[in-house]
Amino acid sequence: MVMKLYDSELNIMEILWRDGDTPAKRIAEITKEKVGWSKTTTYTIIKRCLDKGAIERHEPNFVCHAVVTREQAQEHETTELINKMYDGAPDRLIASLLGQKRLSTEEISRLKRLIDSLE
Amino acid sequence: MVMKLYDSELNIMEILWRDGDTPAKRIAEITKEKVGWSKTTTYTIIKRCLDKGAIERHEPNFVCHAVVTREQAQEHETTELINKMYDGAPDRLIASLLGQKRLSTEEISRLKRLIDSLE
DNA sequence: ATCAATATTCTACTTGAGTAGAATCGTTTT
DNA sequence: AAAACGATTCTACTCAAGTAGAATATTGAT
Repeated sequence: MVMKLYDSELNIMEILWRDGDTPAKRIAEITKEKVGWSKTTTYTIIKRCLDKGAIERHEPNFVCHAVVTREQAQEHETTELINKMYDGAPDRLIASLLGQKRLSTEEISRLKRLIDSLE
Repeated sequence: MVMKLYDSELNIMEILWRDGDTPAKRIAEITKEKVGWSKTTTYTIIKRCLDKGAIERHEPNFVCHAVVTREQAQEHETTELINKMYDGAPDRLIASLLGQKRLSTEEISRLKRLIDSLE
């Protein structure tokens, strides 16, 4: 169950991932406050998430439930980035991250232990 | 000099990154073969890259030169992903990669060498 | 049961990335 | 120097993501 989630759809998913199952009405309140959406915009995007199977909606009160997990969405987007910018090689992304972001010695040894445990 | 490069623009940049400075005509030949672009499409995208400062063009022969490096573009896209999907925390992306991607033994030893060289 | 208020859907506009045809400019050949 | 040809630009169409107004359905109050 892998699919591309667009930026607008991620606004909805973020709410469900953070707060858990949430009624459509409540989602509309949150998006109005956080991203200034009209409530019809929210319902339109909810509909698209339903159509593509990213969320389910249950009675009563149109409670929305995330079918796609945050981890799945993260993995999908990350794979896209790796294919687009790192020639499909995850280790090149990691190398780039290690090169550009300074990590503390503790973080480095944690990583080393993590990598040792992989083989 | 940081900017978003769209997929179409990356087609051009990839050629310059891989082959070095290249005349516009030659770029059009390559994109026609690799992605089926009409030559006017290629020139349009080159123009947009020029306008945004991602490439420079020099006489004679409209030789194009990448101003934005592959590393800069990678870093930009990666930062976007981290902000969008990992709450701005690079270490969460690394943890996710190590947890979910199966890396080959070759990739793992490359990483191990890299991390050793960091301290 | 009816009306008013609110929740939801239907439909369509807007904007920008992607694409390329037609026009123009520059060069080479005769 | 004009024709023919290839290189480059101008302009504009297409399609999909983003957005929301109008219409409809549902609920609650009298």
